[in-house]
Amino acid sequence: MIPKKLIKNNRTFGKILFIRIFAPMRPQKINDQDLLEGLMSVIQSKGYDGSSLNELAASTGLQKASLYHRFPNGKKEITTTVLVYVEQWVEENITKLLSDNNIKPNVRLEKAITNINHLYDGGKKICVLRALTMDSNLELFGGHLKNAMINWIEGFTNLGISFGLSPNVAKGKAEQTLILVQGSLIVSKAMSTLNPFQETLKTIKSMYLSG
Amino acid sequence: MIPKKLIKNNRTFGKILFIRIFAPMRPQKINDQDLLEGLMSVIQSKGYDGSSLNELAASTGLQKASLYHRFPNGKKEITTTVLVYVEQWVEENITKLLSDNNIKPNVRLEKAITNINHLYDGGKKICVLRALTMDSNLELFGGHLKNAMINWIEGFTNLGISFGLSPNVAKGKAEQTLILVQGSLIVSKAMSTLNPFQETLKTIKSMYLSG
DNA sequence: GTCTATAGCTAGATAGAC
DNA sequence: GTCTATCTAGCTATAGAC
Repeated sequence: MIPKKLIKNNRTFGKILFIRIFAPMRPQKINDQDLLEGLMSVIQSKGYDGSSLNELAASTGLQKASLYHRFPNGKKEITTTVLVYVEQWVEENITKLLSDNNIKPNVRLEKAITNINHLYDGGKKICVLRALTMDSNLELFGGHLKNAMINWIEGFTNLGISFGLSPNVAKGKAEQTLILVQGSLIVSKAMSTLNPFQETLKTIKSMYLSG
Repeated sequence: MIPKKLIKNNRTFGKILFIRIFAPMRPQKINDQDLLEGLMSVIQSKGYDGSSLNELAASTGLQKASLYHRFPNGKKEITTTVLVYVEQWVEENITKLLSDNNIKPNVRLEKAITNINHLYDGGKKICVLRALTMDSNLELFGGHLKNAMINWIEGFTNLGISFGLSPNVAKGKAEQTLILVQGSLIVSKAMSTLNPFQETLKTIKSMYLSG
């Protein structure tokens, strides 16, 4: 006859097995996507040094320790993950879109501008890339920043080529779009008006449509 | 007869009086100008949140407590003082210079470009203004940032008018110069090449000389 | 997977000697 | 005016219960 103790143990074992393999110990309070967007909004407005784990946790509804469960390497991993997310966003919404020769160039441009406007919330949100360009942060995240910018430039270069520009001219123009967007976000922030950013989006359009 | 004690007291009093009024207790280790430039370089490369009082002190050769003697309100006062210094720099080297109708417009432009290049060390140094545009910093320093930018724009607007532009067109162009400089500094940093900044300085020149 | 509690440290800031 | 020593609060990160 099986002793009670063992039965209990077996039950417990079974339960643990079930939980570990088929379901989490406790339900996730927040999914990966929402988690990431909460974290990003904090880093975007406070920067890496300015964001504390308390704030990051608060923005997601989790406790600090829970954040460490999902990002074992802490703040650096959180930031890196956010940056990879941005990298993919650029790849998807700028690079691929602007390189898609199945769509008319002017339609691509229009869509990209809309995406950019959406990403920065009309100019209210500062660029994550920008929020991390302090010297000390560059050592940690420089690679990701560079990648995102390279992809941005690649996308707009392809757009320019589709508009009939030479590769060199197209690349120059592409770099201009990046400079203009980054610069206008700063000026918009500091002058507390969305105008510079909004005007810049129009400028970028006209750079391709009237050139 | 005067008791010894009183004489001694008088001597001490005299000494203190002399020291307090005619000379500092100890000689200053570093003058205001050098002090400020050391502090600025730290804030410029690390930002407000990223700069610690230990680093700030180290950059000046003083101890933390000595910094508090010279800036009783600590980090905020240090940063504000740096910002006022930058405000004055812009006022002097951009606004006044570009508004001086005794100098030929193209000479003013040339000099201003040289000054800007010098301020940012050819693109190596990030703009102090930029280093402080995080949301949380804006509450503290927003006014100074705005002033500096307004003065920048005023200077370039006057330059444009001297080149024969209408006030409105001149102002638009002036805003563009600010956006371009700020943006190109970011891109230069992130891409680890001074090229975008240097090219932008040339672009600004041509905006006035060939337009 | 989430939580409370806490370790270990560094931040900004102050007290008081010289 | 500068210094050493120290305070408290907040930080990043970890331990262990549920």
